[in-house]
Amino acid sequence: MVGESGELWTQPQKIVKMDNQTQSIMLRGIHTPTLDNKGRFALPSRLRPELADYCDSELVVTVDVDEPCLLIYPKPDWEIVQAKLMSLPSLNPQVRRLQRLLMGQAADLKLDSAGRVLLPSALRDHARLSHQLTLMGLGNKFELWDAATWQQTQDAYRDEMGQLDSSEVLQDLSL
Amino acid sequence: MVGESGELWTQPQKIVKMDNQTQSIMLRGIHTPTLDNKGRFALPSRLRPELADYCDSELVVTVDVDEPCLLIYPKPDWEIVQAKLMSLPSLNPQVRRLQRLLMGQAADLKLDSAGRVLLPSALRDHARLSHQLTLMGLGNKFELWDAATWQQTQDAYRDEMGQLDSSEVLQDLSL
DNA sequence: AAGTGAGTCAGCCGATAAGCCGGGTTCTGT
DNA sequence: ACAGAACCCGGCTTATCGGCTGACTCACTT
Repeated sequence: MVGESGELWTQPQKIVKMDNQTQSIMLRGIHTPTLDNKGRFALPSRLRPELADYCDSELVVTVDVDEPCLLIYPKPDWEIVQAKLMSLPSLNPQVRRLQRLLMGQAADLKLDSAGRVLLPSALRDHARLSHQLTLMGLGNKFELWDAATWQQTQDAYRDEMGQLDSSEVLQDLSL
Repeated sequence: MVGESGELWTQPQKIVKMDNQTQSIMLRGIHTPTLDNKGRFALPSRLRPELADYCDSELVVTVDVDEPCLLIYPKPDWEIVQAKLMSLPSLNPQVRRLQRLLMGQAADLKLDSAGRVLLPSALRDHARLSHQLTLMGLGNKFELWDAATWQQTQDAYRDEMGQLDSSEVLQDLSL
């Protein structure tokens, strides 16, 4: 258990200067923090300076629509997502549902002096977070899972792996 | 009940300066006020300064056409919606029906000194509001639900989630 | 004139958020 | 291998804030 907890965050964050105008953040790697009894958890300390720099330590958390996990965006990246969401035709029921879920549940987070953020209880419930968490960097966002849930999901993925390459989207992908 | 009530409003409002001309408000997050026995409820206190600034605390409420909930717009945003509505071809029966519903039921709201608004009883009936409410920020408007109704609706959403990606509008959406 | 409905004001209660600190563990560098 | 430092976690503390309620007043209506 020791090997699994602690500092598995093998990937330092990376702020990439795209061109002389744009900055963008590229998150990756995994980290396993714990949720304290007030619903807070600490972000990896190596990320903190970068986040302070990139988004003034301001994040936005919302639910994921089809998995019991939370999505955590640096604020600038969230703004982009939100703009996309709001530009969709709002008379479409599916669109409205998506907007309700994502925007309605969105919450601002600010790192405190100890590098922690406080998760609203409704979001903790959605992701069924208990004590051990799994935080994954996925490009412009984090995904936050309950550790046990993520473990199960990961196992399930492995079982389905054989059928994965049947999807057409992946046919042309070369890694 | 304790964990669900109280200050779930984690989102401060946001007035975004679009360019040097336009201002726009971007509402998000969830809040759970109560309806008092006079049919009033309080808006989240963090929003009040911004609303005072943005629309002189003037809102417009109307019904939603396909859900038992109410739509609450800051006045400037309502003006836009109204203009769009009136520019539609009014010979079309569907258009006329939409105009009747939305414009006919619209009512002006003004925050009182305690940051509350009084809902017309006809609108309270439409949304079947009892005591516990759910107020969601959705970009340029709020949606106001009876808390129990919203809970049911949300649960239903979660069950239907598997069909979500079948919609073409959402195919190209990358979050 | 009385009653109803709306606006104002004030106080209470509860919840939450932020700060602080101490202990234990891990990691790093020498 | 050892020492130092950093960091993570958890508990406690306080204080601030916001929401709710109830009472009072005013205006309008019937």
